[in-house]
Amino acid sequence: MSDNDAMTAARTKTPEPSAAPDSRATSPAAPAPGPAGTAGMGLRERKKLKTRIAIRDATYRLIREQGYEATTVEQIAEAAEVSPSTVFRYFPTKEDIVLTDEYDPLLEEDLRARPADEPIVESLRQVLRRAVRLGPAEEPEISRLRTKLMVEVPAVRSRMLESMSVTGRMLCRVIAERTGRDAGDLEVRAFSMGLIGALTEVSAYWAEHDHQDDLGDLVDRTLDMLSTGFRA
Amino acid sequence: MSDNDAMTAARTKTPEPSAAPDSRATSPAAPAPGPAGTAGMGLRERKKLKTRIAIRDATYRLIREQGYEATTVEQIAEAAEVSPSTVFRYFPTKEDIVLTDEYDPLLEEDLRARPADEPIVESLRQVLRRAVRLGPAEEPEISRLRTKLMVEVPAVRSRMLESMSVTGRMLCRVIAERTGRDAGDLEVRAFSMGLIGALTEVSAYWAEHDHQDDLGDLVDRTLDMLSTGFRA
DNA sequence: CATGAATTGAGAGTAGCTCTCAAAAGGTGC
DNA sequence: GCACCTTTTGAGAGCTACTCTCAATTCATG
Repeated sequence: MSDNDAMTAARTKTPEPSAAPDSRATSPAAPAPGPAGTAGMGLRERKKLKTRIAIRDATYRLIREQGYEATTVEQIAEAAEVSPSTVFRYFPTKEDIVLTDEYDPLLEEDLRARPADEPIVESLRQVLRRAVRLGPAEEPEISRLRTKLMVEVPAVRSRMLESMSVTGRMLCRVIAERTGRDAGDLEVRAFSMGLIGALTEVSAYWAEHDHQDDLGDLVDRTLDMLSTGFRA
Repeated sequence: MSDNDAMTAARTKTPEPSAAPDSRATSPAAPAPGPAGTAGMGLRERKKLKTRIAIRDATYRLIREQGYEATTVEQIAEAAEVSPSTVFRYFPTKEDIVLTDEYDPLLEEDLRARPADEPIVESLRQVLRRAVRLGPAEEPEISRLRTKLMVEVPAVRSRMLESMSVTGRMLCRVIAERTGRDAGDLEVRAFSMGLIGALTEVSAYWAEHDHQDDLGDLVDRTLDMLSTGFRA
């Protein structure tokens, strides 16, 4: 998912190979292949990647040390040893440095790999379970910092809706393909955003409770509720 | 709802009596009584109200004339005949001038008025249906401009998540009260945000299709889908 | 009408973000 | 290795949203 919801925990700062600078509003979900090494790409690309990672790492570090608002882009630039303008070339906004990731394509792939007759909620459960297990093993603090920022920093929280829409559209495509409906159908769209909304709230819940619960369990409970009824 | 979703159509620029300046982050949902005349309040309050309305009207007019981004706060201030600082005293951000409204309390009231054993989705349907019918009769262009801005202007879109959360929390309270659960329960929260997410998408759909569909119908279709299954 | 509180305007300052332009570095053909 | 073209970068100017402070004005109240 482009960056919200429960999946947040599965995120890593892993490189994004084809992540071109200036991936503006037009392409929020870059066509980035899965996390891979820096194998077989020009010096240029490798440098870009390094810069991107440097900026992100510097940002996380500074935010952890002094908080989000206290951290200016200038500081980030200095810490990453680039100019401020370069920072903006890599990330459209300061919030995006924290939020941007490229796991939607992966998720989409995983979802499509599930049997087509499986209820989408069940597919999501399986896919998310795996993601939750695998992801944060490497860098739990980053996922936690992220979800925490989502809850605490208004600017970050705001930007999240963007991510939600992107992920929502992805879900629309998958659902449309399975059901034979159009991805632009009202029902498909509303359904997808309903799911995303619920799952995003799970992340918020998790962060608000200081990440003490098991994220996988929370997701399970939520999906159970949604599939069994969604009524009150 | 604090300002998103299908309800948008029911919004009016109607005065907000107790709308104190500087209603910052702490109180997104001002304890504003329903739309009422300027009856029985001091000169001061009336003046504040007039200022608030003047700012909002000026904003809508300017945005309609030259678009959102092209409209600066200075222009708004000038058009409303106040100083820029005053604008910020009334609205924390530029986006809030467009988005802020105070109908959550009304909605909450309406929801509580429904029979407690009615499924929440059904209650919502009734309440929203009424709101959609009554609201836009007075000023349809404003609702439409709003939903359009939500879809088209990233900054506005972003800010919307704030509204969604507020409305979501309201829904949590209502549901909690009905079911005897806690308003902070994971299930209650996820359920509420799921609903809000779906309904917000309805607004987006409506706006993207140039408001050609009947909003009431769209809401109906969505709630039908959610109550009958929420499965795909 | 005098005192105190609320509201406002003016203005300076910060930071996010955009844009332009010239310098530097990577890639490619000879 | 060299010249040529493209990409990336840094420097810096500039805009605007937003914050904060302080003094002036306006309203409410005894």
